[in-house]
Amino acid sequence: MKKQKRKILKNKGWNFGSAKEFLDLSDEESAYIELKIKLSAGLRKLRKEQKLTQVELAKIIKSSQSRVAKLETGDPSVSIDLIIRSLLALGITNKDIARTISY
Amino acid sequence: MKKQKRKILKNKGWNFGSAKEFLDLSDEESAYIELKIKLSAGLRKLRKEQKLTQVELAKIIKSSQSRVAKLETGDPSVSIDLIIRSLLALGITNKDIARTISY
DNA sequence: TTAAAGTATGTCAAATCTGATATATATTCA
DNA sequence: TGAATATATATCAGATTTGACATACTTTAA
Repeated sequence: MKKQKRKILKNKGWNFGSAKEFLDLSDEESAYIELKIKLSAGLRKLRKEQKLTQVELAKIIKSSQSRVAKLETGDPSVSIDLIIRSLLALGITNKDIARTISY
Repeated sequence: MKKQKRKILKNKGWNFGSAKEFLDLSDEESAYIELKIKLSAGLRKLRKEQKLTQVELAKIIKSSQSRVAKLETGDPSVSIDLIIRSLLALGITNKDIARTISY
């Protein structure tokens, strides 16, 4: 159920407002999704700042281009753990991660 | 290998300083472990503030006492995802999570 | 003390996440 | 245009994480 909701969310494009306005997510669910989206967006931003392609980032984190794409789009199949590991692999600090979460 | 290191770390008790001083962890590994420990400690703190036992928290997050214990000790078998979900289940905000990470 | 309540640790089957592959779609630029 | 490069999506076997259980250890309070 949750998984399906997230999928729908993603398919809608996310252009207008928060998850919660949109579907009947609990506070907890929407906070989790928004956190994930912030980290995902942070990863993409960082990768581009470092002028890397998804293929290059994949090599750095010992994964595949397709997984990087999923990391950056906040796909339901990726964990916050892996997003955070990827951010750290690009040299970000824990404080930077905190900033990413706070906006 | 990484797993084993974390296990050793945990067994040593963590009483003096950071992970990195201790064993030959990469910056990335030590940042990840320290992040996890901060979140774990935050969870324990929050649970105690709310005067809950591990059994009660387990019920709230639909898990078991033993897993809560592992969450709070930063056991290698728990993901940051689950720690974060638990924090959110106790009503913390994303900004609070950021603060937890930053100290 | 000791019993009760609380917490920690080990194990395991089931659930979830992962890298890899294939392939589709989008972007860039000559 | 169109072909090269970049990114997205689907699928799946193998790896990791999960809740649950059993049991051990620790703390509390009488």
